[in-house]
Formats: sequence, structure tokens, C-alpha cells
Amino acid sequence: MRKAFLTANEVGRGHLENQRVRSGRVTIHDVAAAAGVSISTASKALNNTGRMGDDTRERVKRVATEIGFRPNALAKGLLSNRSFTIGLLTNDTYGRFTLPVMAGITEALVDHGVSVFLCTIEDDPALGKVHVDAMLDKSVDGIIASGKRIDRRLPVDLSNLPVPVVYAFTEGTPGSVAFCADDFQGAALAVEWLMGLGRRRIAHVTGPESFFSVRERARAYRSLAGDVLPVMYGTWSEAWGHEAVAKIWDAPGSKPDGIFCGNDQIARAVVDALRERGVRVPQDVSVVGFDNWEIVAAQTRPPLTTVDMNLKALGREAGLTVLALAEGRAVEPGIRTLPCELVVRQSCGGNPDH
Amino acid sequence: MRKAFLTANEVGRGHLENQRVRSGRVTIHDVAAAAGVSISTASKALNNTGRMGDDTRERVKRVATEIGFRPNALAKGLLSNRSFTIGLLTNDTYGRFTLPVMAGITEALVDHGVSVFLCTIEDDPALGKVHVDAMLDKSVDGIIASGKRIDRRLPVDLSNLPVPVVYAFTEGTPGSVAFCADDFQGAALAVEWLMGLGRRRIAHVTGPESFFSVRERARAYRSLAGDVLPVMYGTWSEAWGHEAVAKIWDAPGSKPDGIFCGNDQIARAVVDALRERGVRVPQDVSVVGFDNWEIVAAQTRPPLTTVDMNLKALGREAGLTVLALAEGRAVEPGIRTLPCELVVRQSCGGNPDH
DNA sequence: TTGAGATGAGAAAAGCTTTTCTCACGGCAA
DNA sequence: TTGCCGTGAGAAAAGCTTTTCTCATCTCAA
Repeated sequence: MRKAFLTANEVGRGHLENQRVRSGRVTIHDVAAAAGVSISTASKALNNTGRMGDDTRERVKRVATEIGFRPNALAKGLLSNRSFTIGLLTNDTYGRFTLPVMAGITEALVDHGVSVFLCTIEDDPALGKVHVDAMLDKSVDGIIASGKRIDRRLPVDLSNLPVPVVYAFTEGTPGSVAFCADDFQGAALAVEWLMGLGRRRIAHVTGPESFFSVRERARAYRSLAGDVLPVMYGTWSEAWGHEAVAKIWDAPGSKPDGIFCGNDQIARAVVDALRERGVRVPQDVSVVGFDNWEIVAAQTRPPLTTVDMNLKALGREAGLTVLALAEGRAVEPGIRTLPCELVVRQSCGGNPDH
Repeated sequence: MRKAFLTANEVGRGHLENQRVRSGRVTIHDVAAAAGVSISTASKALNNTGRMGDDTRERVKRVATEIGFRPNALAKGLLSNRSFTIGLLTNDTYGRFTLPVMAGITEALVDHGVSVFLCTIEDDPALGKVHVDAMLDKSVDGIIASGKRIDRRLPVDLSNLPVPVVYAFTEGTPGSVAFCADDFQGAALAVEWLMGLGRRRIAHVTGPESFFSVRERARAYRSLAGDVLPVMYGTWSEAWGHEAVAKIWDAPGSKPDGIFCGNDQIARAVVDALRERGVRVPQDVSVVGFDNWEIVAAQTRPPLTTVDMNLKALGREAGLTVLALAEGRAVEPGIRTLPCELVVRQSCGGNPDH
């Protein structure tokens, strides 16, 4: 007869009956007993500290491996005030920006045995506080704050926390450490690429001017392409991409031969709109996007050449920095910009193998 | 003169000098001292256990609040074998499925003081083991395994862990608890909606037949729409959506008046392809997608009517279940399917306010 | 042979909380 | 007055690991 219910013991607990019964977990007591030494000797052997005979050390290590001992991080953390845990706080519910950042953080820290709490707060200060408090209770070694844009704060006060805080892709408090992508350099990369392909009449269709990133990218655009065409500010939607193309092509006068878009969604719509008008991409017009959002950039026909902000690298840096702070190492405060890079696909023509 | 470097103390540590110096943290010792009682009395007062005068209890509580005492979760966990921490393991790097699941889990568990480790393993068994070990070291109360499809296992063995495991949107081991969306019901919802709008010649353009979800959806489609048109299996790409439309419309014979697509990407491409051919959506053909991937469904012109798998609710259930198991409560094993729902936008016509 | 120094290993405390056990005291009944 | 019981509160242990201090033993030199 099949049992109808199961408990945690049946669902997951392994069969460690031959070891400790009390908590089902192998502790350093068991190692010490099995190796015939004291607890302190066992500890020292495993941590390569203290003084003892090589044979003793080796024996303890071997025994520990054999019975599958893994030190309890809670006990270790209680003693050392290090939990090997950090928190990633974000208000980016889509994960568009946070997920690459998270991947970078994890990649950098997993080797150090650090795990990451992901806390998504949707612009809700109360929820933010709940999450921060929960993390502090758990003695996180540090917090990385992340968001959707670099000129907005998270709706939660992180300024007087008992743990270090690092900001990634969101605005930090004065005197803090913050990481962001170099919008100016990234935009310059895009415009230079277009110009390198011989494009001279380059338009810039982008998002709302209220975004710092938008202004930086526009500044780079203007400094390279000049003031031939006005920057077209709009929203971050495909609808705006279509609208912008209509505006340009429905107006009299000569048309652009290159369009630098503020993000990939706009770029995708621009490409679609051009195709619908019979304008060929990339033969007649080259289009560059921004973000390298795989799901948009790669699915566009033709696939988008676009600027990648290297968010994963950004996450990696942020992770290593918060770790350094947690370990008491000194870190220079301020905003660090990381360079973007161009991902060449087929929406510009030229050599796609670049 | 501005200082060039800062350490953790300056970055984040608050000013608690007036309280404990040793670890910078307010402990129950401080509460006891400030309230003039012993540690045990303080503990009992705060946890509403033990016996004592009401005045004592109130005083301790008030003092605790005043000096900002928060119990150390590490110490608590060491004692109770509960860390108020769970791990979410996934191989879905895009976060397409994991992020909504994660949101549901967090939403359900934050009230219980539980925080969630997010561990993304990219089909790398070694990395998976590293993450699982790291989580076990930290005494997670349970693990939720999640993925990209319900008929594939994560590349890591979770069958003999000392903590409960629950599967969400990925295949579980026999005898485990798993949650997934009801593909049959969801597909039926879509086809019925099309038929309710008077569509009779309904095509089904979907992903690879190797997916269980694809077969289930196709089964529902056939059971309702009959065998009028063959199911068109392909890939999960926009390219396939375009190709499928070309196949259908370039072939002789009468055309469909409704298309049920296996996911939103295919649906988007189908809508685009139809528009390019001058076929009007929704006037001539109604199109339904699957997934309700906001970024695709809402940006399609017209926005997609699509099936939502309720992944957030699924995450919520998974979270509550793993919590129940962690607390030793009995849970019925097996696969639980959660109903999908239809999100009506404009790609079908009919009443968008439904 | 005895004392010093080196070497290996164990005892104990600390880190923070909860829980069980014990104790002191006041009141009440015999 | 004595004994019992209930009440309120504290002492101590447990949970697991690391670190410091102490101790025992052995070797070698005087």
C-alpha cells in the first residue's frame, strides 16, 4: 500500500543513521571521535592551524573526508561574525538588469563560499525595510544595491547599516562605492562604428531625457555626429521606435543613413518600421541598439548590432568589492564606470565577424 | 583634505558606540542588563514563553524595542536547526521562468522571516554541487529546484539531501513534491476562446515535440479543434513563427481563421508575418500566445491575448510547501498542476475587457 | 641525573539564543 | 508554627566551531 503523506524526513533526509543521531549532521565531534583526537586538535588539523604531527593532521583530514564532515556555517559565523552570505537588493522586477549583475556576483563569490540572497522590492519602502532587516538578522556580510537606472535611489535607507553596502547600477549615497556602465563611452562606440562604416547622417532615437544615461549617450552622440539632426527623446517602448521612424520619413528632406537607438526595444521597432517602409537594413540604413538584451537583439531581423554594458562584469566587481569591505580591506570610494563593448551582428552591415 | 580610502566601518557601520562595543551588535545580554533581569527571563519575555509577571514581560519588551534588539538568526538557527533560509536552484539563466517563481516564493515566505538564496547553475553539474554544498553548509531549511521545462531534471542529484526538496517547473524525483502548470487546461482555455469567437479553422504552431508541455498543449488542441489541420512543431523562435505562416499561406487551400501558438515569441512572429502579408489581426485571423511574457506579449502589435501559467502562484505554493516540510508537517507527494488563465489583449478581437 | 626547552595535544571559553531545571520566597492550610 | 504549593526568576546546558591557554611528555644539554 502506498503511503499518502510524507514528511521532511522521508522527502529529503539522507540515511546517516550510522553517524550522529541527534541532529542528523556530522559535526567536528564525530571527526574527533573517529580520528581519536580532541575537538580542538581536529579543528586545528582541518584549518591548517596550530601545531601537531603531520601524521595526525593527515589522519584527521582523511577521516573528515570519509565521514563527510562539513563545518556548520552557522556556528562558524556566530563566532567570526562572518556569515559568508550577502544580500542583493533590487527593485528591478523584470530582472533585465539585475539578473546579469546577479550572475556576475555569484560567479565572483561562489569560489569564496559566499551565497547570495536575492530580495526584490517593488518600490515599496516597507517591503524594503522588511527585507533589509531580515538580512541583517541573518548577519549578511554585506549588501549590494541594484536597480533599473543609475540616477535613482532604492526606496530604502541603506546609509547607516552595520554592514558594508555597494551600489551597482543604481545611485549610491555620497561617499559610498558605486559601479555603473560608461554610457558616454558606450554611445561613442556605437556612433564611431556607424561612422566607420561611412555613415554620415546619423540620427539618435532614445528614451526620456530625464534619464542620466540618456543624456550621457546623447552627449556622446552629439560630440561625434555633430548637431546635424536633433536628438529624438521619447519612451523606452517599441511604439516610440515606430513613431520616430514615421516622424523622420514622413518629414521632407534627406533621410538618415544611420540610426543610433537608446535601447534594443527602440532599435527593434526602428528596424521593423524601416522594413515596413521598404527601407533596407543594413543596406540603406545602419541601426545600432543599446543593452544587448539577447531576447530582443538576437530575434530582430536582421539581428541587432548593439552596445553591451557588461553588467556581468559589473556584478563581479561589485561582489569582489563588497567582499573586500566585509574583510576589512580598504576600498576607494566613488563611482566607478566600467567600459561597454560593441556586439556586432547584422543590423549595420560591415564585417559581422569583427 | 578628502580621505582617499575607506573601510567597512566607515562605509556602513552605524554609530552604536553607546551600546555594546564588542561586536557592535545589540544582544539579549544588553536587553537583560537594561531591563534589570537575567538573560533567560529576557528571552522568555520576548518569546512569550515561560512564567513571569506581566509588568516584567512588558518592561523587557519595551526595553528591547528601545535599544533596537534583534535576535541573531545565526545563534537561533544553531540551536533550533532552522535557519529561516531556503535555496532556489535553477538552470534558467534568462530568468524567464525562474523570476516569477522566485517572486512568488519570496512573497509567500518573507512574512515568515525566510530569505531566499538564488543559485543559478548553467547545466553544470559541478557548479550545481558547489552551490548545493554551500547551501547545506548554511543549513538551509529547504531547497526549491526550478528550471526551464517540466520534463527535464536539474543536472544535480537532490535525492538524498538532509533537507526537504520541492520541485517547481522542473522534473522531480519519484515520490517527491512537484508543481507545474496545467498545460492541457491552459491550451484548452486558448482554443476554447478562439472557438468562442467563432473561429473554426484553427491552426497550432508550436515548439519541439520533445517537450512534454508541447505534447500536452497539442493534445488539448486536437481534442477541441479536431484533426482539421496538422499540428506544426518547430522551434521556440520567432524565425519559426515566420516560417510557419509562410508554409500555411504559400500552400494552396483555405487558410486558418485562428492560430494558437506554443509561446509568445512564436505568436509575435506569426502576428508580424501576417501583417506583412496584409492579413489583418484580429479581423481576419485571431492569434493566441502562451506564457504571457510581458515584454513580448505587450509589445506585439496588436498586443497578444495569451495564456498565463501563473508562475508566481506556483512559486508561492512551492514556498509554502517547502516551509511546511521544514517544519515537519506532512505533505502529500506527487505532481500538482496549477490552473493557467487567459490574459485577454487585442490579438483575438472579441471583448478585450473580458 | 636533573632542569630547560620544544613539541604535540587537550581543556575551556567565546559567540548568542533558547529551554530545562532549580531555587527562593510568599501565602495558605493544618 | 510547620509544611506544602504556587509563583516568579535565575543558573546552566545545548547547539557547533575556533582560538587561546595550559599541560604533559620527550629530548637534549649541563
